[in-house]
Amino acid sequence: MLNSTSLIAEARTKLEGYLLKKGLRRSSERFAILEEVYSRDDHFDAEELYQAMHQRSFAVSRATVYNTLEVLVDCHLVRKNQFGDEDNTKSRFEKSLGRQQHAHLICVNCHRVMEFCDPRLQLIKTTVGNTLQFHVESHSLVFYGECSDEACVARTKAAAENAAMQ
Amino acid sequence: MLNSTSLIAEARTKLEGYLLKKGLRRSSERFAILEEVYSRDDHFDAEELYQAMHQRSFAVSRATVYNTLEVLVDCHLVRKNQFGDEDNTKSRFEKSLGRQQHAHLICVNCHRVMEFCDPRLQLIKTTVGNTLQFHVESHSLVFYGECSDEACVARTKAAAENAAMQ
DNA sequence: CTAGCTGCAAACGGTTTGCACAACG
DNA sequence: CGTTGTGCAAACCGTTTGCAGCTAG
Repeated sequence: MLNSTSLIAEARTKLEGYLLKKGLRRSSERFAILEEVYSRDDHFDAEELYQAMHQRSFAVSRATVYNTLEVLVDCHLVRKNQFGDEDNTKSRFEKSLGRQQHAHLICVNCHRVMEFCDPRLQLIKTTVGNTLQFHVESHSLVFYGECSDEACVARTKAAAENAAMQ
Repeated sequence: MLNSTSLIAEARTKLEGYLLKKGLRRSSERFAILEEVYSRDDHFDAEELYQAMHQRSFAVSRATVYNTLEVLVDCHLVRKNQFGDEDNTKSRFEKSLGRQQHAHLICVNCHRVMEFCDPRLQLIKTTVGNTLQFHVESHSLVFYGECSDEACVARTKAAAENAAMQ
C-alpha cells in the first residue's frame, strides 16, 4: 500500500502538521518542492532540484530551494548527505519517509550511488554509544570503491591505459 | 617503541620514498608540514594547519598547505575527513601512520570529535562488497549525537531553556 | 639549466544573507 | 495589517588556479 502516490500524500500531511506546529507558513513553494523531492528516487543536489523545478514550470529561486530543503530536513522528510567524493563540497539529498536509514556506496570512478542495509550497523551504534557515553542520534556510513558497471569499468580501464602511456 | 619521535621519523622516511618514486621534489615545506601534522593529535582543517605553521615560524602559503596535504593523503600519511557537521563544507585531516582506520563520533553541540573502532565494520564491508559486486577501497563512518562532557551538557541545556523562553 | 614548487591574489562553486516586495494567517 | 516567505544579487568561505619567481635535482 506504500506506493508512490500515498507516500506523497503522507509526506504532504506530515509537512503540513510540522509547519502548523512551528507556526511556519504553508506556502505553495514548499509543497511544490516536497512534491518534486518525493517524485524522484535519486540522490540529488540543490542545483538539480532547482533545475527540475524550472522544468516542471514551477520556478522557485535558489534561496527558496535551500530554505525549503532545510525545513524538510528538520521535519525528517528529507535526508541530507555529504558524500566526500569528487564533488567534495556539495550536499546531496534524498526523501526519507518510509525508508530505513542505509549505508551508501560511492563509485570513485563514475560517482554512482548505491544503497545497502546491514543490521550489524545498529549493533555498532549501540556499542559505541554505551562505550563512550555518547547519545547517538544519527549516522553516516559511506563506502568508496569501484562498481562493476560495464561501461564504468571499460571507461576506467581506458583512462588507466591512457595515463600509463604518458 | 612507537613513540611520537619514531613515528615522525618513520613518516619522514615514507614521504621521502614516495616523493622519490613519483619524481616529486623533497622540498623543505613538505617536510615541515609533515612534521607539524605528526606533532598534533587532533582533527584539524587546512586553515588551522596554515596558522600553526606560521606560529611555528615556518611560514608557508595556503596553496602549499593544500598541495602538501594532497600529497600526504596520496601516500597514506594523512587521512582526509568530511564530517557533515555544522562546518559543512571544510575537510578535516589527521595523521594515519600506525593508526587503524576508525569511526568518528561528532557531538552536534560542541563539535568534539571522538574515535571508535569496531571489528564488525570490517564484516559489513565484506558483505556489502560481495552483495553488490563492489570493490570497496575505503569507508567513512560517522556517528552524530550528544556527548556527555559536563560543560557541553550544561551549555546545551542552558541554550535550550533560553530558546524555550521565547 | 629546467621542470616542478611556492607565494600571492584572483577566480570558483556551493551556500548564505540582506533587502525589497509579495502573500499567508 | 503584521509578520513571514520569496526572489534577486551580492557576499561568504573553503578550496583551486594562473602566473611570476624560486629551487631542487
